[in-house]
Amino acid sequence: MQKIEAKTLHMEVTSRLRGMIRSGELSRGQKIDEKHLSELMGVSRTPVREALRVLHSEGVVDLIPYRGAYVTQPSIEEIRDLFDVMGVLEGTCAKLAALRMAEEDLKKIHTLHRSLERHFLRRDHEAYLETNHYVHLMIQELSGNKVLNDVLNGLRQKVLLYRHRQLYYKDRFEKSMQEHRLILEALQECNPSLAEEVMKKHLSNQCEALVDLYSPEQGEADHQRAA
Amino acid sequence: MQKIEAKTLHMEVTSRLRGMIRSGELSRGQKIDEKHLSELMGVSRTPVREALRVLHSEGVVDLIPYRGAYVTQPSIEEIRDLFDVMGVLEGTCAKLAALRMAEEDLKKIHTLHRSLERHFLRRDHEAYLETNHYVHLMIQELSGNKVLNDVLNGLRQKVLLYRHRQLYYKDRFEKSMQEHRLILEALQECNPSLAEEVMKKHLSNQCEALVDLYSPEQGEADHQRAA
DNA sequence: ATAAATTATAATGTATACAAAATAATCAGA
DNA sequence: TCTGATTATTTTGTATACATTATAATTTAT
Repeated sequence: MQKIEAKTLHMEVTSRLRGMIRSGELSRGQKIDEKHLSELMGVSRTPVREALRVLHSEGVVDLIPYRGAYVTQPSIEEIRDLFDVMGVLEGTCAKLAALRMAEEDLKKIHTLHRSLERHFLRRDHEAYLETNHYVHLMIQELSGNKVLNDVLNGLRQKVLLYRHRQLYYKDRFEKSMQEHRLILEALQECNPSLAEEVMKKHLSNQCEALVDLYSPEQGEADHQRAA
Repeated sequence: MQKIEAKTLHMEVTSRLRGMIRSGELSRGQKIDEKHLSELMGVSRTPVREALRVLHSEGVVDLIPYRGAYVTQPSIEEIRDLFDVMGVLEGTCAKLAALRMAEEDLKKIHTLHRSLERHFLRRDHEAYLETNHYVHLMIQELSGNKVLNDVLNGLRQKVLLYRHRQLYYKDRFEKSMQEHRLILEALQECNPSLAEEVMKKHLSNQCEALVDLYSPEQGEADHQRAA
């Protein structure tokens, strides 16, 4: 899945750092020590620093001059903002996809959707989330807009930091599955405005679940002063 | 305007590089020589390289491992894609602004708009473009969504590379002014869907003008192979 | 003379060394 | 003991040195 082939060291480091943040090995708000990390990965500080710059511009890492790098810890408001934007953009993707989709594209979506239903039946959260990811990526690609793709992938980096336990929250798993059925329907019917609407709703529901989960565990680390 | 206070050298270099690209001192597709640039700016290669990484993740610079950095030269399709996304997002900004705007916000918009009309009357392209920029920034801010702001600012970096002669094209100057009048009206009426619509149209018209201007001067440099 | 291959040069990527700033630790005074 | 200031240490930022890759220049063979 995240097998971005690394041509240079700093790309490799970037990739591994993403993994560490996503897995929780580096938790939100935590300081990232350059020396420690470079020793851990067996490289010098140079590629580590370059990787941190990359993650910074993706919004995954905060950089404060002469004070270090910290894993971004968005506020609830920022998460809401993030999902609002993603809702608009993924909604646009769905709309465009419904407009442009060919027969064979629909087939592929169908295949992925069946896989999603299978994982849902088995209550396999991990597999469901991965396939869910693929579905969204495919709809993105079907939009045929490269910039849209890039922007969304960037924003998703941040969302993925909080992926963990969404589906365990209340009946989010069932709801998510149901929403995906609606998305598939809209695409099948080639109904752009409906596709946009249900996709947007899917994102906002996901956001609410995440926010509810996120709220309790706020006061962990609070080191970030004026940027 | 672009007075981003530079706390570290690489931020200063980033800022200056942006200026060089925007002014045309570094043209589209041109290779950026690290050594040359570092000597020009009187710094070592380190901050230059960091700046290039930052601009890369903004999409302003292409980086090819072991081959160097090049000023991005988007294809017509990419420009179209870019404006489509910006249209969606700036449209959303306008919609949200129309919803949330207070009396004093409207006053500020009015002030800017009057300034815009003044520059238009005098046919002062530079001043018009600058004020135009401020108007869009203000509407963005009024959306109240920080992520939306950040994403748009990032995308605009790329657009600004091509700002130059838009207004000289056909009757683009008149059209632009007229579109801004419509935007102002929609905001005054607190009509979110109309505001979204006219803003979107404003962006797509701008895109067409830019694309028409861009087309002739394609075959300048074509060095970029598979990334 | 042209084309392929080899060598030489220059550029990028990485590691190390040094400088500047922030954090930690020590010490003096109350 | 606690507070404040000063010093020491650690960490980040920058510069330089070295390694690796790509580009060029040269050589050699046809």
